[in-house]
Amino acid sequence: MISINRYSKSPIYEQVITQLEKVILNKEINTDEPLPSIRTLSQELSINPNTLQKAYAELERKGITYSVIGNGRFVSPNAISILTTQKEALFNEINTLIDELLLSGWSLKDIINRIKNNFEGGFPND
Amino acid sequence: MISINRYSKSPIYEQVITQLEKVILNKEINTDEPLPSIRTLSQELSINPNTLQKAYAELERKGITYSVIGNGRFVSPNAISILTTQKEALFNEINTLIDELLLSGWSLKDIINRIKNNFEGGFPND
Amino acid sequence: MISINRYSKSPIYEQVITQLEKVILNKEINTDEPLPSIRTLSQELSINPNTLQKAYAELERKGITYSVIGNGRFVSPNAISILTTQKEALFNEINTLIDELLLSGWSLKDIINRIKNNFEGGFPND
Amino acid sequence: MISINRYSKSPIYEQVITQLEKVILNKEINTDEPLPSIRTLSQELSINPNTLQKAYAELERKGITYSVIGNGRFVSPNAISILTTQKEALFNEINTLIDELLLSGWSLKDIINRIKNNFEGGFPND
DNA sequence: GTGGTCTAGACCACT
DNA sequence: GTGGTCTAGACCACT
Repeated sequence: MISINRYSKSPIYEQVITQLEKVILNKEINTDEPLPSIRTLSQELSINPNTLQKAYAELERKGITYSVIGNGRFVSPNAISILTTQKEALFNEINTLIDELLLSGWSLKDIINRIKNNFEGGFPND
Repeated sequence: MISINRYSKSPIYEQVITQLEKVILNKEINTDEPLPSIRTLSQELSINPNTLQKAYAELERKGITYSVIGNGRFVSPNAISILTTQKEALFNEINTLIDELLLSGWSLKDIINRIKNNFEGGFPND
Repeated sequence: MISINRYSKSPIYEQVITQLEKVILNKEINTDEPLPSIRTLSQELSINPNTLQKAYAELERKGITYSVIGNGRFVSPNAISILTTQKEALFNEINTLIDELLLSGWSLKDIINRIKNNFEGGFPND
Repeated sequence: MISINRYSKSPIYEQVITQLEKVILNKEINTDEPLPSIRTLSQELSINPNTLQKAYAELERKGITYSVIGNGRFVSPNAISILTTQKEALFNEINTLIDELLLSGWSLKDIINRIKNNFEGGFPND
């Protein structure tokens, strides 16, 4: 369900957050269904429970999950909506930046070509 | 050389900055050549000299121009390099945001299609 | 500047957050001035650096501070505004709850008397 | 016994619930005594029987009333106790919020003054 | 069993 | 020196 890249530049807890969000968006875990427990998942991934706790706390802070002490952690009813909004915000930021490039004389075609060159044929962030 | 859109959401002095930067990048004014004087350009564009002063001060702060008291304002030798670096920074920000979308399961093709749809057929930011 | 109550029901990191917010609101540390470093303050208060890191990370997430790696942590320019907004939100919640009591027949006077009785002559939360 | 404000922000069925709860707390209808029938009350208040049905169903769900098929709806023996507990919960929430304000440096006196100012001289929520 | 907090201590990147 | 991340392991409250 989740795989950690220990050589990645992005910290383990962020990898966990991103991947669990993907799992939830793909409805592999549905509303009010439990996430794997901290102890179980930390053993499975061979990472420290504290690292996982940090990732889980962030999902909770965002409202994507809720926890019941003594029972476990569950997907919030509005998790999908929160995650979708989050993605829209990313696109808005991208559009604002592209606007600036357009105003300074770049064409949309050239901008997209630069983006494509940057991502095709490499894993820039890992 | 420059045109002001009085209905745009972005302030006039920013429009002036963006367009003068474009003029310099396009080498319509070369290194050590003078920019139009504040008095001349403010009359030409029918804008307040103070607004133009604000734009020119920002270009100077960035190191894109330099001024000689009693003589005018000129394009810096390293103006092109500064402007290019500035554009690179924009692309870096865009790439970071696209990275996040890729990590959350979007394909590069889908991301580019959403961007294209957003910009083709309108001027979303004005 | 800060004092920890180890017998309080509220966790240490929350006590630190609340008290640093108070310090910032009182302008004992001003905009762009540094907070005590994690190592220094953790020794001074005899708490673990990780506990303090958790408190500091929350202040950063709220936008109240910003950190420069290798240099320290500083009060954000808009810290006061964020903290004030935060307090307004608390009053809004209180008002909504009091509305419900008013609708169910309580008088404002009785409600305030109950609140007073609750807080005068005791430290209910410690 | 009950009056509906059609210009209030809160929905009609909630107004009915709140006011019937008040009626019960004030012992205008005692334990095991009948509430007005849906048909009668809906005509009296000129509201849709379905709206009233929704309010009555909620009172039943909370255990404040019980219904005898073919006979009507009656006040539960433990209605007063349920309603009192419900009010206590509101006070607990208010107290928790006030605790946060006290911890951040507000005095109880100032908090109460802000509350008073908010409610005296207007009906802020209607 | 579950999650939440805290300590002790290591190592990294950055100035 | 600074902050950021991670491990190992303890103890608590709650079911």
